[in-house]
Amino acid sequence: MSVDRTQVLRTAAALLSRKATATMDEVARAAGIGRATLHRHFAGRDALVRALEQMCIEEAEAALDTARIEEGPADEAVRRLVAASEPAAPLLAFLVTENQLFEGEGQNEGWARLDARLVALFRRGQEEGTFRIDLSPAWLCEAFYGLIGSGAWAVADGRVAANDFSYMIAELLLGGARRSVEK
Amino acid sequence: MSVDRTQVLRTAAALLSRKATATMDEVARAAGIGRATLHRHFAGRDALVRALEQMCIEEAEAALDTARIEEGPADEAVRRLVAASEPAAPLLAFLVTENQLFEGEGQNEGWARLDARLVALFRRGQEEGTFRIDLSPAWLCEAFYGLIGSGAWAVADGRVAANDFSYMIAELLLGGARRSVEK
DNA sequence: TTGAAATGAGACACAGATGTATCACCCAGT
DNA sequence: ACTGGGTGATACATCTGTGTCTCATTTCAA
Repeated sequence: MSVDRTQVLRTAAALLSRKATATMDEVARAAGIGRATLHRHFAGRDALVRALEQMCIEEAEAALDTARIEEGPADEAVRRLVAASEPAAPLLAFLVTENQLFEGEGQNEGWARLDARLVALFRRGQEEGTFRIDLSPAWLCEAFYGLIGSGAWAVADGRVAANDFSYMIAELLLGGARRSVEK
Repeated sequence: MSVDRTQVLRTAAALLSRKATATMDEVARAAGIGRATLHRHFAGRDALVRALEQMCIEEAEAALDTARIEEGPADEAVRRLVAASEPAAPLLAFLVTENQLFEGEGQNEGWARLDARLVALFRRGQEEGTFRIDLSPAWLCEAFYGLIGSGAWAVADGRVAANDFSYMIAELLLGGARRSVEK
């Protein structure tokens, strides 16, 4: 039976997001295949991480597309985006912390594209008057990644119910913890 | 000249928060000492991480104390806490992602104390009517850690000015991105 | 100046992960 | 039944990081 590459990557992401130092053998076992087979599909650990990176970028861009972040009020767009990003959350949680490994050398230009689209979304919200202007788009972008990661981690650890993932992240990112008369 | 243990730990935290897989040799070089000397002070990588953990817990508890989180309105307490946590931020950023390595085995009970105090703060805010009740204290606690980590990482990478660290985190955590009539 | 303590550099063996090759097996298509 | 591609298991060499040791040098105090 031929190996399902996507399934292997997905399993690897789930494992590595919890244990970043997992061995190639552990990854293989988790995916239900042999280490040799894993090696036939991904030349090495580096290639595996690169493949995960590529998959993550594709899923994140797909989330940006399906959320149609250019349409409607910015806060609604963010809400849609968080919901659409949920499937890619474990992947993001892993790569956001792992990316620093590739210091210096060529970062995948996909991250720059993602950042640009996210920053543009927050900037649009500011220009529309929906978002406050004293928090820079770059920081809101970072906070978005961070909260997605925290949410994925909290859900994986059972500290937050999976059903609440989208709501908790979007509400905190948009409205914050303070009680507001707008609510 | 005798090695400044605290300084070594601080340098190690800064390096490891950016590159979690850094070698003992890299840690030593970053601290400006030899690998052998590093080994004389910390029996091994594990002991180093444990020491970082201990130092982080102590600094975080000190931050909780100096911020006097039991006093005054909860939102003001959070603001003080974020400001007081800034020195420990790189440390926290590293350990929050590293902690998952210690799955199963004895977690340092200090984390439970920290979590309990943080959760109590958010719960108090909810009971006072300062914080919204639809976001669980556990999630707010997670988000606090996540945003501290994101902030530390963004500052280390130059994407956010160090001066803005405290303000950006506290404002986002408390007020969110959405423009509010309360501001 | 002298001497003890600490450090840096290097050597060494060891453990673990990695990358590669080989072989037997299973299963699908012929 | 046959055959070939893909797989799992295993073995092996290699590499990297680790932990320990030694020794020359430096530093600080007496």
